[in-house]
Amino acid sequence: MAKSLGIRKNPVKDERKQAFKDAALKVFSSKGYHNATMAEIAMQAGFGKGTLYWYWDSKEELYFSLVEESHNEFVGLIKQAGDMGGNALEKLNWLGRETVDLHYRHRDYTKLSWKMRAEELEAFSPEYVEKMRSNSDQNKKGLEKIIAQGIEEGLLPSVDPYYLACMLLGLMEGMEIQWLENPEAFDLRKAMDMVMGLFALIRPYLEELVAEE
Amino acid sequence: MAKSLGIRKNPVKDERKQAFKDAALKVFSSKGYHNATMAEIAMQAGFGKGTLYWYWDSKEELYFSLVEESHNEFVGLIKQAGDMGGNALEKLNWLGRETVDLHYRHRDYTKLSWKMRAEELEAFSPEYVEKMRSNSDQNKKGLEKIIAQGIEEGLLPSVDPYYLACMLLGLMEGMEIQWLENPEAFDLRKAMDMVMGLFALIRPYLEELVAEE
DNA sequence: AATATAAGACCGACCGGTTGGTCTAAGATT
DNA sequence: AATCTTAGACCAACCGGTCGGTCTTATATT
Repeated sequence: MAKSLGIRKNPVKDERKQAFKDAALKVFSSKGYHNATMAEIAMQAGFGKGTLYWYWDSKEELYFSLVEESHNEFVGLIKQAGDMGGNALEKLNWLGRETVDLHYRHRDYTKLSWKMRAEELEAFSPEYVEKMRSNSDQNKKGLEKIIAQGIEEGLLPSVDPYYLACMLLGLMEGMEIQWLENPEAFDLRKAMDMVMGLFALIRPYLEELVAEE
Repeated sequence: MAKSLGIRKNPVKDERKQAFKDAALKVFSSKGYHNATMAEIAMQAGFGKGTLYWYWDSKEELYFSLVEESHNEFVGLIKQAGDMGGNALEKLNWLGRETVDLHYRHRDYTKLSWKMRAEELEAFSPEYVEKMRSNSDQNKKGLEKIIAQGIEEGLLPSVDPYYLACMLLGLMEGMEIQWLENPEAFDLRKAMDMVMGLFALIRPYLEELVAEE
């Protein structure tokens, strides 16, 4: 029986993992899941394919670790917005700006996430699919809550909060698409400013409207 | 010397082509381009793989014939909206309703089209990519024109028409995504009605606003 | 009407290339 | 020496596309 001489920790494990993640993000976000190859990711990171598999068990696992990371950031934003003080409109404003900032900071993540949405989920393991679904639900729930607050406060017209949440999310996502496809012509930040500007313009009237019903 | 016979009458070509298209739409829209196999499409149509290649030269060609068909319908709608009489808001209203109708009629096409948008275009032949790009531009131009008209008529706030077009298109597309992902919970028609309802609500104030500036 | 002919339609075994994942052995570290 | 890390040759599965060959049927000929 071999005696263990104590567990040797890989001193560069975290560092390597990050290197592979960076490489994978670059490749996945530019080529999508199916067109990306493990060999290319490994090469991009400056290592051999075997090494990549020493750190990750499968292409799928690597992919979803990135997707999850990306999603967690947005979940965090919605959570923060929900928890912060102020009325619903202040929350939404803050959330809008922070979201845009996030996308600008991590454009590759946004691209990856968006490609993932279009992938046929049936092609992936059920556990990952379930995670994605639950994440999406969580986001909608968080946004819905803020909207419900806004309606209660009389700042938003009293329509179905779930639908309004979907519509806002849809607007955001739709604009993201425009921005990803044509970043020179369509500036996401400017677009968000326009949306907020338009809303601010009609807000006083809206309050009046809500009040009189 | 053999004498050539005339062209065979009553060829089954068109019929078969359509059968393969139907099968391909089903498979592509549910699995996306990369996960779909030609063998499965052929089987779905009730023929062998060799026969499928008798009618289509490549997977790509088959795929884009569907994508193009789908896009053409929407291009047609925008064109019609632009050409019809009435003010910009009437046009937009009509376009919104017709677009939703279109999606309900051809859900598979919508799904296919949306998956296509996320595909890495570099993986396809340049000629197809160019077509897609030009199509998308055409749509935006058409919408932009209607919006410009609306601004001129004093029915819309005078913001950059291109941006407003992108935002409207984005809103539409974003809602489509919500609907595709969760058709039971999110009814696209209802959502569109809500959007229009909200807009109608603020319209009188908007006109007032536009006038006073 | 009966027959001959060739174009059209069909098929699935096969080929070539690709790629996710494995295995082994060399090198590094302790 | 024991263990950890790395590399890339290798394998098996998969898939787009091809090809030789067969069956079907409209048309021409008798």
